[in-house]
Amino acid sequence: MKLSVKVDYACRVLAQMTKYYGTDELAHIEQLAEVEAVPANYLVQILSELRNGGLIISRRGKQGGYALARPPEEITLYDIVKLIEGDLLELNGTGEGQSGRRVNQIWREVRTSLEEKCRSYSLDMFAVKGDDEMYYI
Amino acid sequence: MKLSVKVDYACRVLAQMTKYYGTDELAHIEQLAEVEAVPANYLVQILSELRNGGLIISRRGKQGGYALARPPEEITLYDIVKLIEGDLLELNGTGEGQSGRRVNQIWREVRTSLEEKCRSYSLDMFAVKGDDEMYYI
DNA sequence: GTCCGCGTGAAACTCTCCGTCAAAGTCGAT
DNA sequence: ATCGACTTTGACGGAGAGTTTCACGCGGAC
Repeated sequence: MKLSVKVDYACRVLAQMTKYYGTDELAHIEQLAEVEAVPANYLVQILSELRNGGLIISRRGKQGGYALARPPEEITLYDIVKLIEGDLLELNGTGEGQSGRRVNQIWREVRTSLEEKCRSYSLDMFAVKGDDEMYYI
Repeated sequence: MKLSVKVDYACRVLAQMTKYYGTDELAHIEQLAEVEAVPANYLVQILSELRNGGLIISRRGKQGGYALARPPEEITLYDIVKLIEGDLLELNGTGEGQSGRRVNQIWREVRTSLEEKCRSYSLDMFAVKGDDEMYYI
């Protein structure tokens, strides 16, 4: 059960965009792609989803770019994963089989626990102060 | 992020096998497949992995079959998922990008929390007494 | 008008998940 | 001891999702 590269990219880019929050500057795709080592062409799709999901806003034309739609404290890891990956620990079983229902119930409990944990991380925790090349081993 | 059908099958079948623990009887594939609504030919592969992972033991030949290798209390949900799916919330990012390391760190914390939760569920909790057609809506 | 950067859709590639088939092994009966 | 039936064991394809790339249309600023 590995989490997708996509959600990893999204987290990194959003963490980067957090630094722009509060300023008038907008973040550009090329910039974000280079700093966070994300394929630019793929990043376009990701930002599109984040925009449709209401996590960020965009502006077209020359001097266009992206910015967070809300303060970093109000964007949680849960919001990101839910938007990109869909439900966490989604179970496909329709409760078939003699133990199907019980197994589903257990997984629901685990999922609830996981969701709560993810909700406890907000974007402002992603950008630790001075993380730029702090420990470059 | 949906969990695979495979791990769902594995949980259901192991829950079923729990009922055999303590008796001399061995569980047969055909039996398990029918009761838990799992494709028999696929179940073969799953039981093989469970066996190689040391969760169950098998006996070949006529009068062969499967049985739990340990008491149900000593087999946790974590053991099952770890064996079938590999690491939980495995992150592929090598910590690239400016925020890569911090994001990985956060995911590791979430993973630790999830692992702990999974370890708290053991097989004996899967087989609630009289779950056979208890509430058949 | 012209340039720059976002917006959208589709196509190719890779890889894992799901399911199926034939082969090997073991015990009971003859 | 040999045969045969039953069960596990290992190896083999197809489908689908995730990742990446490409090409072109659109909107706003100078």
